[in-house]
Amino acid sequence: MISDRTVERLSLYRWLLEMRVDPGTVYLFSHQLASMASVSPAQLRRDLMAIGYSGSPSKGYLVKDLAGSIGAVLDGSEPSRVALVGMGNLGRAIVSFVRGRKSQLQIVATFDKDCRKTGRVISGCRCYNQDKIEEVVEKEKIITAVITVPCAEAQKVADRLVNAGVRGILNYAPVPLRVPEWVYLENRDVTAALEKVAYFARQEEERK
Amino acid sequence: MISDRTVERLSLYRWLLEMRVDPGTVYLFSHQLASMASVSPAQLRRDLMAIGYSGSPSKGYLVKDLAGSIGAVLDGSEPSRVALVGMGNLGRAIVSFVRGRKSQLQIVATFDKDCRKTGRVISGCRCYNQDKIEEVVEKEKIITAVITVPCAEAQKVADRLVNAGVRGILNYAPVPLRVPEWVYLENRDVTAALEKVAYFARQEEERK
DNA sequence: AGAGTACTGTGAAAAAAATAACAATACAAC
DNA sequence: GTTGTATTGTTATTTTTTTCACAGTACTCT
Ligand SMILES: NC(=O)c1ccc[n+]([C@@H]2O[C@H](COP(=O)([O-])OP(=O)(O)OC[C@H]3O[C@@H](n4cnc5c(N)ncnc54)[C@H](O)[C@@H]3O)[C@@H](O)[C@H]2O)c1
Ligand SMILES: NC(=O)c1ccc[n+]([C@@H]2O[C@H](COP(=O)([O-])OP(=O)(O)OC[C@H]3O[C@@H](n4cnc5c(N)ncnc54)[C@H](O)[C@@H]3O)[C@@H](O)[C@H]2O)c1
Repeated sequence: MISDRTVERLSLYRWLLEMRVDPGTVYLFSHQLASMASVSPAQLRRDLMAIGYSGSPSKGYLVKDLAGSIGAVLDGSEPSRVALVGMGNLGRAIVSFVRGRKSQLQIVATFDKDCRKTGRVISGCRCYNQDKIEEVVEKEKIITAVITVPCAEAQKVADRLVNAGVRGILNYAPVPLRVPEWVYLENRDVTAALEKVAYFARQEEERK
Repeated sequence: MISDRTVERLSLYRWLLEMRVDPGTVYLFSHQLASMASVSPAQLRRDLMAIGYSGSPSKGYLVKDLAGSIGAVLDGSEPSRVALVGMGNLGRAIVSFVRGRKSQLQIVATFDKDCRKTGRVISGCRCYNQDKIEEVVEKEKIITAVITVPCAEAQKVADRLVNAGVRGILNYAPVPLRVPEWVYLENRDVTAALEKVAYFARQEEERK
């Protein structure tokens, strides 16, 4: 089993390989890619070890090949099908962002409870009424979801998603959700992140 | 020096204490707060040790007092003044969210390069033209910033912010920024987060 | 072809983080 | 008062993550 941290870095490596490496560059050394990703060369090599990828001691890593190998691990056999619940400001921003990005991820369904949003296609994606969550998630075999509803609704939505078969949730509501241990949960609380950054900024300022 | 992880959890504890604890509750045991935060009681106690807070062995922690003590560490003496650059979909969502939230954080200035946005007050916050970054950041003594501009602009914006005196950056552009080691940087790449969640969701699905 | 070079892959070591364990303590019940 | 109980603060242990270090290797240069 590959660790949390490693998976996140692998995703970054792939993006760098696909988007930030000059197309003419065929090979890359660990220290070059590591430097782009702001990690140590040893860290990079160990991460690649986790996916069983080997480069050449004299040439380094074959750019396209490595990107492909990371993809094989991260994406599995077919593209991941994702649902997003809560088409407010944040939800719409995420949907349009993910769609515009070269990626194996597909947001195949979105949900809202506001009738002005449902039934329409927003940011290129069908928006269903939230009472269709179970039906659509099951039919579309969705196992990954993003939650961008207000705080008060988040737990209810999470419960329904889990019940419908979702196994991974990316939660943007600033409330720590409760899910069964067999559901992978990632919380992205802006407040906590900002407070953390503000705290360390102050530390740096004082240390001057 | 308090660790990264601990600071983030402290922020969560405070929020729970202020928003999720019944106002009538005066004392709380470590296992109760730990359970709300989905961490182990030992973890919670260790985190509180980091800020030198002590409870009573028989009564637990004094809710208001603990929240205040965490605040004293996280917020310092006065509220943190924050700038946000890039008033697009995401930027506006974050500004309105942070303003609506009880918090010591103040977004005191926003910037954009689009003239339709600058000069106006958006989501309750003055939006300046981006060429005013240095001037405003210095004058307002801002040391914390959020970046929500497109990928291609992020590094340029970061450089200017750092130059103007910023010491902590929360970056939402999906590109790993380069900053001096004395600037605290937190990257919040949606793609990496989603790919990670999708990966572990698949693992759980297969493990069934 | 042989020496030299600069890299990789990985075991070993170190550092960091989380968990467990437990003595010390404050209260409750009797 | 004494006994019992449940919790804290903190030390010790375990686990996880990162870094170090170096043998092994494929290439270059002479
Ligand atoms: N804007 C940010 O960057 C940001 C940051 C952190 C957290 N958040 C959180 O993300 C969430 C959304 O933020 P926003 O700014 O987009 O708010 P928003 O009010 O614009 O959007 C919320 C959307 O969810 C829909 N909704 C409400 N209940 C629902 C339900 N039960 N099922 C389906 N849809 C439902 C609403 O109709 C609305 O469209 C909030 O919890 C907010 O705290 C936002
Ligand atoms: N929407 C999301 O949740 C999400 C997720 C991940 C990443 N992002 C990233 O966040 C960024 C913003 O996303 P968005 O959806 O809000 O895009 P957007 O295009 O709506 O907003 C970008 C804003 O930045 C402004 N801008 C551009 N260059 C600037 C400069 N040099 N100085 C100041 N302002 C400038 C633009 O005028 C625009 O208002 C992008 O990098 C995107 O990839 C967004």
